Amino acid sequence: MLTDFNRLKVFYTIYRYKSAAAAARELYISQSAVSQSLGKLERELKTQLFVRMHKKLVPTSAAGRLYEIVEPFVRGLEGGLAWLEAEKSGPRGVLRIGAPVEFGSRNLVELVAAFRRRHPAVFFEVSLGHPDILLPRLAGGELDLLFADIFPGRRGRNLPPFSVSTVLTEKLVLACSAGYYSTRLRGAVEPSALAGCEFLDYSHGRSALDNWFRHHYGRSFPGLKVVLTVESVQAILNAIKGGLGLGIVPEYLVEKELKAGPVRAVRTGRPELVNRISLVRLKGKAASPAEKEFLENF
Amino acid sequence: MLTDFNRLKVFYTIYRYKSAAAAARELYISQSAVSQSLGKLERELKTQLFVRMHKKLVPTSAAGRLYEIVEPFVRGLEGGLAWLEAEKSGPRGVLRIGAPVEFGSRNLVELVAAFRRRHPAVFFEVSLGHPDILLPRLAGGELDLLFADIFPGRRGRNLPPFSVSTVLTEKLVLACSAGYYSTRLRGAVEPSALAGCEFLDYSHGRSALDNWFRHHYGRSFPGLKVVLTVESVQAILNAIKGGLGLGIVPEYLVEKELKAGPVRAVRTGRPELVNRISLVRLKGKAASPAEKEFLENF
DNA sequence: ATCAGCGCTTAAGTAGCACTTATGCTTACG
DNA sequence: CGTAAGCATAAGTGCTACTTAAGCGCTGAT
Repeated sequence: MLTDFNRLKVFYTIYRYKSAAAAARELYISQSAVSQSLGKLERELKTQLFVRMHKKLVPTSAAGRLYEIVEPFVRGLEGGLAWLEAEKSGPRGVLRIGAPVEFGSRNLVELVAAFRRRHPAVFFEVSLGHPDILLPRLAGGELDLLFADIFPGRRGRNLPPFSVSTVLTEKLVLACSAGYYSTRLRGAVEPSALAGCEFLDYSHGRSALDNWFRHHYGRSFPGLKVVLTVESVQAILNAIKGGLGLGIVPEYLVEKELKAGPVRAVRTGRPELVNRISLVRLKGKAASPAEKEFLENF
Repeated sequence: MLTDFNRLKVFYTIYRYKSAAAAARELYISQSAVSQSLGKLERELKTQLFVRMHKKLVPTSAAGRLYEIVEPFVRGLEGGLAWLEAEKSGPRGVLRIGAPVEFGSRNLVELVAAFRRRHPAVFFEVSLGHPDILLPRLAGGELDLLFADIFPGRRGRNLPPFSVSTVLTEKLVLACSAGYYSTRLRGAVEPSALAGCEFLDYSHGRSALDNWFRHHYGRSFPGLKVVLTVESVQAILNAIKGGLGLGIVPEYLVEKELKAGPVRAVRTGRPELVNRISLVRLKGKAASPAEKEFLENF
């Protein structure tokens, strides 16, 4: 690669003016410095870039070729710097956000819509997926913000580079259809009765079912009959309504059905298991105005 | 504009490796220098470019944007330098040549065809036109070579930045159709007889007719009846054959017609006026291998 | 739990090189 | 023919980018 990029800046200016003296004035350096810089560049490239004529430097074809490389760069650079400047002046630019599929599809798009109504100059790139996939992308700088359903300090202090704050909690209930509830459970919610039932679970990562049992009964129940695993709350919900078995869903999603009757939840008397949606950020990363504005609306 | 382009080179390397230490090894400087350079760039832009994490520098979105500007530049630069290198290794690249319309259409294309048969890697950009138009373009660096029908040293030593060498001479004759010759001239070639005739001349620049008269009779004949001016030898030739009057054409173009009879030339006994096609180059401009090769074939 | 290892930062000193000043040359212009 | 403007070169200097060195934080191995 070229040893000194600054010579290209001098070259660029000379080319624009076809004159070393004019370039010197533009760059606030002496004419001699410009001349020396050009000479060094030519020696370095072993290529003549300008023909010295009286009061004028006439570019060779090589200079023309080089200019066609440098020129768009300088223009792009100036545009980019102006953009950076603008981004600091107020909420604009792109916000790259990661979120779990369900949260992203339901809550996040509403937040985005509301936010964009107030700040139309802010654009969003939302990536939906499992935290196990999205967290490395946050760590790699591909995301600015990440919503994830990890407990704050879930794995102790093993994620010191991240700053985590809870933004939303939702109750998780073990639910089934009314028909399933009356024919298979008949009101019996002891572990022994539940253990014989059909279950629906999520495919990725730690089992939601397992969490539920350990929360309510203090221990795992291995060997449950999991008749369906699918990484979609909506799918689990439909399966529940279809009477396939028992599955974990956020309570607010089945509030109406619980009241009206078609869906029943298993109640143990203990407080419900809660899922915390946390907002994760790279610790040490300065927040842009757009980011700040977005964060303050929580 | 940015004060120091070299910092961008360092930034580029850091971004590629997501590491200052790796960049330092790549650039053959100390890791501390890399860190300082990055720090200065960030302070200069007043924008955080990397989040410092353990053994890793994680780029911010601003860094990503900057990289997208710098990366194509570096790639383009490397490609361009390789191209420059290749051009010096042998005949390849583009040759930008200017020529008068007639010479360019007839002789030059043949030369180009023959040359390209031996050096297919050489491309040509031929500009046809009057020297008054093409000479400034040569002086401005837009042309590498210029064929022009100026006499070497035509305006004294008033064009020192150009190197001129004659490559071709052609006799210019004052000709007309056989019919015109017999009815209007009847063999009388004294100036007085000629002065009453109809003439055809070229539109641009110095009159070819005037040159002819001054060459053969030592003085100008103002007030000639010029019934047609057109900047095309072919057009003048057709006008001559059509009996419109007397016009100047290169002798070799009408050789057959002169022998066979349909066209007659006015002979004064003096040697014919000659037109020199010269090859003009910018003095002080180094010739590329392609250019050298082209020039040596004369 | 402790320590060795690696990477980034900061501070201070140095050395290299880019820049300035000065001079001479060339050409255009009045 | 003299003046003015532009470029090249030489020599000296000052800036600054770089090196060296020390310190800190984090990780992974013992």
